[in-house]
Amino acid sequence: MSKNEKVSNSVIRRLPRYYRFLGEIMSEGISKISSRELAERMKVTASQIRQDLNCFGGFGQQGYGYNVAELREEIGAILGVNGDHPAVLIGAGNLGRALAVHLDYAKYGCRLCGVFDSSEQLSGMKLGALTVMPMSGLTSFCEKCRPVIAILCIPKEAASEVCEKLAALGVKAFWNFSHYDISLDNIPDVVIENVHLGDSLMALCYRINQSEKKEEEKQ
Amino acid sequence: MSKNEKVSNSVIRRLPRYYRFLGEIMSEGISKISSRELAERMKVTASQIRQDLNCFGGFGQQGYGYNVAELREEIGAILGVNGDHPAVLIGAGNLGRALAVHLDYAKYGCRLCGVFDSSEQLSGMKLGALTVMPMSGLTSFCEKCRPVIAILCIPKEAASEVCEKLAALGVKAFWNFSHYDISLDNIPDVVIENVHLGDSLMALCYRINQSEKKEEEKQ
DNA sequence: TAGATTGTTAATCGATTAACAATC
DNA sequence: TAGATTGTTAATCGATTAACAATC
Repeated sequence: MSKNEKVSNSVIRRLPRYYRFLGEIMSEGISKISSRELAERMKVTASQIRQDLNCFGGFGQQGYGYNVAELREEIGAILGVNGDHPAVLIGAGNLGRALAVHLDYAKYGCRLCGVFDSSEQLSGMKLGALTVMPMSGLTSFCEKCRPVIAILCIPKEAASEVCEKLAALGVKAFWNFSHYDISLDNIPDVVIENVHLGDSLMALCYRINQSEKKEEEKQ
Repeated sequence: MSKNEKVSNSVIRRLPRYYRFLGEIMSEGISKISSRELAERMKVTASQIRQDLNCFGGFGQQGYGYNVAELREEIGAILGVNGDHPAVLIGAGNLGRALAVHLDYAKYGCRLCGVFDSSEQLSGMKLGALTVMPMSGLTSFCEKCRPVIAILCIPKEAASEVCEKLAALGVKAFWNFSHYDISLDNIPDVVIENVHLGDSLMALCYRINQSEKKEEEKQ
């Protein structure tokens, strides 16, 4: 199914979007789509779609197009949405609590199985089916549940230390919401996804300013 | 200060990261840095840093490097962190409430001045200094406060409609957390930043799977 | 079969990196 | 002045788009 060459990051970043759009299209009752039609919806080029898909195999049929459900399934398999990666969330502040209850982890091939916070006050708080635990229990929890993913919703001051500890406990992936770029070059094969909401908002503001400038120039 | 050519998206996306790192470096009491030193910390090339900065002007001094505080200030000005864009948040679910209280909007040149939710039950709920308002009050609120930014934390089914309405009420920018790619091609000069947490998690899972595959091959 | 659309190769475009002259 | 490091041009690399032969 998959070819040998390394798939570029740009392609990987687009896969979830394909997956989402195909879900939408499927739910509209459409069973077949051409790269041209899909491209139009997604506002990309048909060439790009065909190139991207062919990193993983030929999922289409010449003269026909792509079977929507089948293609979605294939992309889902590539992304691993049918997986069951145990995840632990560290930091039950506002954002942490929201991420604990707001996201349907199963949909993305994950399972949230523990929430921790350094504040004693939050210990015992219910978050859906889970209960916030004190950091003192983290080691034994990791030994028992073997989380692959850690979701970090902690202040940037704590990020580096918590991260090192979790990596030592066998965590292989970090979904990092702390305002800090974690990087563990000393530990191999750890994958890190830094989500910087502040960066995202600043980039939006930059574009607002540019757009406003353009408006002014017009007048 | 700024040159004429359009700055590429790649560069813009990197600016907030420079801004963050320079903040860190400044708080360490370091007043001067060379592109080489900064590059080392940020794990990018010195060339890239110099290229990026020179999209906006020459902020360094040959033979010396960059003044940390000054460069940070300059990048902040480019990003518009000293601005005061009024923002409205729609959808006071878990994620919406977290974004309302968790983020320091002033730090990014914004000011959150209203929170709305379609559920009557949430109306009146206190979120820091703000109170959740019912959607019926949105129009008059927008006419009074003229929000430039809308933060969307609503289900994907509602996204398109709410978005159209807000655009008609003069909103110029959307920070979109709904699981839906909004696009308003009929309305010009609207800027959109889609934040797809699910996409981010899926991309992370893809990389976990690849890393696991590699591990297995080793054995 | 004829028409459509893929999979894939080739051409183009843009972004990154390297090199170096300018200059502090 | 000599050394360091920028700003900027040139070279390289990678990603996107276009084109088309393969084929359903």
